[in-house]
Order: sequence, then C-alpha cells, then structure tokens
Amino acid sequence: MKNRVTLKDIARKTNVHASTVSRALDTNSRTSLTAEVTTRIRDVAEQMGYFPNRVAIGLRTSRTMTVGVMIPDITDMLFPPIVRGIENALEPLGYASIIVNTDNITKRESRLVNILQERGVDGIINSAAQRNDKRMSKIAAQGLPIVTLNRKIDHSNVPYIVNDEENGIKMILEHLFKLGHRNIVNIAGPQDFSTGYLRLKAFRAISATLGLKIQATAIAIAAKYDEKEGFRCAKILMNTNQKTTAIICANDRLALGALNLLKSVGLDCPGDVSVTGFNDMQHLDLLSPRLTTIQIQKFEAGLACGCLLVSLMSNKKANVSCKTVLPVKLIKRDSVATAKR
Amino acid sequence: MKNRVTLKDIARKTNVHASTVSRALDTNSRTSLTAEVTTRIRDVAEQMGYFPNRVAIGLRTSRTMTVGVMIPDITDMLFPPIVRGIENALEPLGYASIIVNTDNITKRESRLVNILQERGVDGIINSAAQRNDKRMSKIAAQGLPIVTLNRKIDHSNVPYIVNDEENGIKMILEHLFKLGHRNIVNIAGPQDFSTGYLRLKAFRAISATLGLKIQATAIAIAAKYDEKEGFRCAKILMNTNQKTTAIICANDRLALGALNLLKSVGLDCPGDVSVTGFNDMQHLDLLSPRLTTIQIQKFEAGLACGCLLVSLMSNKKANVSCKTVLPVKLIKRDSVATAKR
DNA sequence: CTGAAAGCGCTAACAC
DNA sequence: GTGTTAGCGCTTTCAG
Repeated sequence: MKNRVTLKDIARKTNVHASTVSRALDTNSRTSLTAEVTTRIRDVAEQMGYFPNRVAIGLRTSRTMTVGVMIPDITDMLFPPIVRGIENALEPLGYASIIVNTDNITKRESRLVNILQERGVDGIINSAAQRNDKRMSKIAAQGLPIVTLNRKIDHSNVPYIVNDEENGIKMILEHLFKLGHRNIVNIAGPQDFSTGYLRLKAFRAISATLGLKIQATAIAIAAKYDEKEGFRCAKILMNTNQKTTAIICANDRLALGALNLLKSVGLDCPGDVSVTGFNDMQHLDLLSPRLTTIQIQKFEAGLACGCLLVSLMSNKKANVSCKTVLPVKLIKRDSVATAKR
Repeated sequence: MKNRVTLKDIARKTNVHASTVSRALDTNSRTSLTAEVTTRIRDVAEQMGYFPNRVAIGLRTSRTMTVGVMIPDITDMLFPPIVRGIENALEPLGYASIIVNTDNITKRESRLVNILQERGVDGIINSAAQRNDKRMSKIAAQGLPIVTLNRKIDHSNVPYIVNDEENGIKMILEHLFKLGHRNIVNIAGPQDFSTGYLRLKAFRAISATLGLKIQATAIAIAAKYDEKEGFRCAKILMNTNQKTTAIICANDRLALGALNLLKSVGLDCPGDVSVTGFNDMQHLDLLSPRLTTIQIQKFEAGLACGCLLVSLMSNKKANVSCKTVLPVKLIKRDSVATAKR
C-alpha cells in the first residue's frame, strides 16, 4: 500500500492534533468536539480518501474486527449455506471472516487455529469440531470467545448451536416403520463427530423403542461423510443383510453413495430398497429418486451462531454456557416407499 | 486474548534484549547470532507458548500475510472448488484468506473492498469482477496486487485467469450441429460479466460460421446465473421458437432452470429438446438426464491464481500483465440427443 | 554478535 | 474542547 492517508496527514491539513482527528472520526465518541471542527475534519478526511488502518487499531485496542471460521471443507455442500449465514450476521457489523478448511485432520486444525490466533481474531466459530477436542476449551478458557456450530464437543462447556439429531433419526425411523419396514440397516457417520455419534446412538435407541432388533451387522460406520464411503458401507451391508428393505444414512452424501451401490447391483430405489439421508443439502430434489431426508437448519444456524458470537465478543462476562438445539424437519420425497417384503 | 506472551517476556526470561529474541526467532535472519543463544531463546519461547503477533508485525512491516478473496456467493456451487484451490496455494505459505460475498451488487462490493483494504490485505483475488469495474484497476495502480479469476475486466490490465469461453461454446455448438440441430436457442448469461458476454458473443460468431441464422428472438439474456432465470428465459424462448430442438445455456444453473421448464410444459429432454450447460458443477451427474456441459477448471484455476498472486506479492515489479486462458472440455452426457425434427 | 532506540498508525488517559 | 504523551508488539537501522 503506497502513501496511505493517516490521521497525522489529516491533522496536518486541518491544523489540529492527530488525536482530535481520531475523535472527530469516531462516530460514537464520548468526547465532545465542536460540531464545526468535526464536520470540517470529516470532510477533509473523506476528500483525502482516508480509511482507517484496522491493523493499527487492532494493535492498539486488541480488537481486530475479524473472526475465524473453521469448517471441514467448503466444497462439501453442507457448509456454504452455513458460512453464508455466519457472514450475514457478522458482515453488517463490520466483521470480516477468515475461513479455514480443516479437512477433519487434527494436525491441520492445529495449524489453522494458530493462523487464526496469530492474527488476533476476536472470536472463532468452529463447524469442524471433533468430540474429543481439547484445544477449543483451552482457548476459550484463555478468554477468546468460541462457539461450535453443527457439531458439539464432549465434556466441554464451549457454547454450541446444533441441530436435533435424535429427533431427526426418530422421524425417519418412525416414517419407515409406518411403511412396514422391519429390516432396516444403518450407515452411520464418523463417530468422532457428534453428528455421527448421536445419530447412531439415536438409531439404536429408537429402534429398540419400536421393537426392532438391530443386529451388529446391520450397522456400518463410515470413515468419512462422503459418497465413496456410502458406497462401500452399503455394499457391506447389502451383502450381509439380504433382506434389507431400507437403508438409513447418517447424511446425504452417504445416501448418494448408497443409491449408487444399489443401482450398481441392479436394485431399485425405492422399489426394492428405500434410502434416507440427513441434512437436506442443496439440489437434492433434482436427482431421481429425489432423496427423502431430514432438513436441518443451515443458513439460520449460521446466522444464529454469528449473533451468539457477537454477543460473546461484546460482553465476555456473558460467557454463559449457551447450548442451542435447533428443530429439524422430515422431508418426504421419492426414495422411500412401502416395504415390499 | 489474555496474557499473551511477547518478545519482551521472552527477553526478560533469557536476559537478552527483545530485538535479540526477534532475531533468534526469525528463521531466515541475516544477522548471525550465537547458535547457543539462538537455541536457548527458541526453547524458552516454545516452552512459554509464544506465537507471533501478526497484527504487530503487520503494522511494522505492512505485510499482514492475509489476502482477500471476493466471490459472488459461496452457496453457488461453482465457487467452493475455486476457493479451495486458492486456499491450497496460499495456506501452505502461511497466508490466511478473508472471503467476502459480493452478491454481484456493486455497492456491496465497495463496502467489502473497504473491509479488505482496512485490514491491509497483501493482495486480492476477485472472482466477482464486473466487466466495467473501475475500482480494481485503481487499487492495483496504488500498488496492491490483484488478480481476477474466472471473469475479466474490460479495458484493464489487471491480470486474470479465466477459462476458454469461446472454445467451450464452439464445442457445444459443433456437437449439437453434428447431431442435426438447426433450431438452437440460447439462454445467455448476464452481460456485465465477461463469462456471459463472451459466451454470447461466441454463440453468435460460431453460429454464423456454421451457417445457422440466429433470430433475435432466439436469444434470451438472463439477469442472473440462477435456476429461476433459466426457467424464465426458457419459457420465453420456447414460446417464441416453437421449433426449437436445443437450448444452449450460459451455465449449468440456467440449464437446470431450463430443464425444469421443459418438464413443466411436458417436453422431454433429450427426446424433444436437447439442453446444454457450462461449468460442470458438482453432482451434475446425479440428475436425470445427466447434463451435457463444458467442464471448466475450478480447483486448478484457484490454485494457479493463488500462485500468481503470491508471485505478484513477493515481487511487485513483476507486475507483468499476466493473462491466462485455461482450456476447457466438453462433457457429453444424456441431455443431448440427435435432433428429432 | 548484541543492545538501544525509533517508529509503524492509532487510541486513551491525562493535562490545560 | 483540544493538545500531549505513552505505548500496543514488533522489526530494523544504527551503535558499539
């Protein structure tokens, strides 16, 4: 940046002291200046093309007006709406977001947290939290406002905003049950994320409630939330559970993979086997069969999370351990039909 | 941030001056220190949990190791892979990215550029450039490295990395022509983006070359790159061009809208009308019919752009007006068939 | 080879 | 009401 205009420059031109310029430009200054001088300084500042140096302000005040946003991978379609929600809350207030992709790799996560801390972010929103994370609590204890979004950390009081995994699975299972499905298998998500863990836990619990007995072989745990793992798990499951009439998948991408496997072995969905997802990611209504899934709040969750972080940042004492569980919705589409056998 | 460890703290503990600590911690320091003292300081620094304050460094050196990334909207599936490519180039080098969504609104863009400038970014990658943009050139002239990605600016020498729009349209048009299509209509993209402008221009030029005469009514210009506009334009086009056998869409989302319109009026794709897209966004192979489209480079373009920006940032004289056009590929899928009539 | 001192641009006591 | 001063944490001349 060449020849950036500073307060001193404006001060020189207006024959006042730099601190006076600072006061004049401060919209909510408590020190009262002559209205005349204020407007004069502001005019000159604008005319000179002045804009504040947030780096200097940050050094002086320890507030950078920048937040860190951690996500696993922005190319996973679940996250863009979340990020947008966050931005919608933060940007109008003048915050900028540094977005980092962790790829769910702990080591990488460390690196990235450092990158954020070095830059003095005022707070962090973590959508990539692992259940056993220790660092977040530690950082939070140091006084940096942190919220986890979409996932939560075990045995920690880091505030979170998540969706209602249990109820989502409940709605799916009951929906399937009503349609006569009794041979239901489950592609569970990674167990180190609260989403994967809680959805599986709910699957077990609610199956029991419904009187379904779930064999150990009826559950396959995906190593990642992706199509490839969905395919792999579906393959195993269909091999060992020939009578399967429905596959509950821990998320939509796993379901996409399962759908693919079914097609590849000549099974029709929903004719032979019903499939369900979770999340309701974008464009899912375009494929055929259109996927029955649980609609979680994405944009809204991001928005809420942004607001929560703002309140934590502006009032650090308010570090009330705020836990929010957002309601979810069952979206019935074409990938589920009455059980055949 | 509470009680952050500073150089002074380390200096006190090691009985040297802060500047010595600074030197010891600088990996590529030109000043030679006693190896013994260097390691001792480094050990203490690590043990105390020191990490550099990039805000202070930024103020001192005017290098923040932070770049700005402007995109229209991260929820548009075209952009996540681009962003990820950028990050892949930048993050290993220690850069953080501030990502902002412009929504293609000029006013918003101004705001966001300010946000970036105030934070002293070392460079900007703009994937949301408008053809008539003036500000970017101005900022570039002030010495801030800028590259536009995916789109370029008219009459400007801001370096860019774009895909080969002309050849993409050429391949589509020739493909369609070979299959007997003669009544081809075009849903063009917004003309204030180079993508929309160049694709339409190519459509006109190549049609002429092929001896197709394109009526004025055979072209509809979408106000935005989205499904709704695709639907709207397709409706107009199909009304005024009853004999249409193929719709060329300026991008995939417009094509999705067109596909929807066809379905809604009881026309089959590709049976009655063929449809093509552009970009080859993710998951397009899942819908039916699977969309024939042009695969553009997304991740790779982001990567290349990140590298280009890095070289501009480290060597400002190398402000060679670098213009890159990446090759594209025709992806034949199911939305195109032989012309019926 | 290391210390001293200045200063990046800004804000916030403290004077007057 | 406005000027003075100090200093946020760091790097970088300049001394020695």
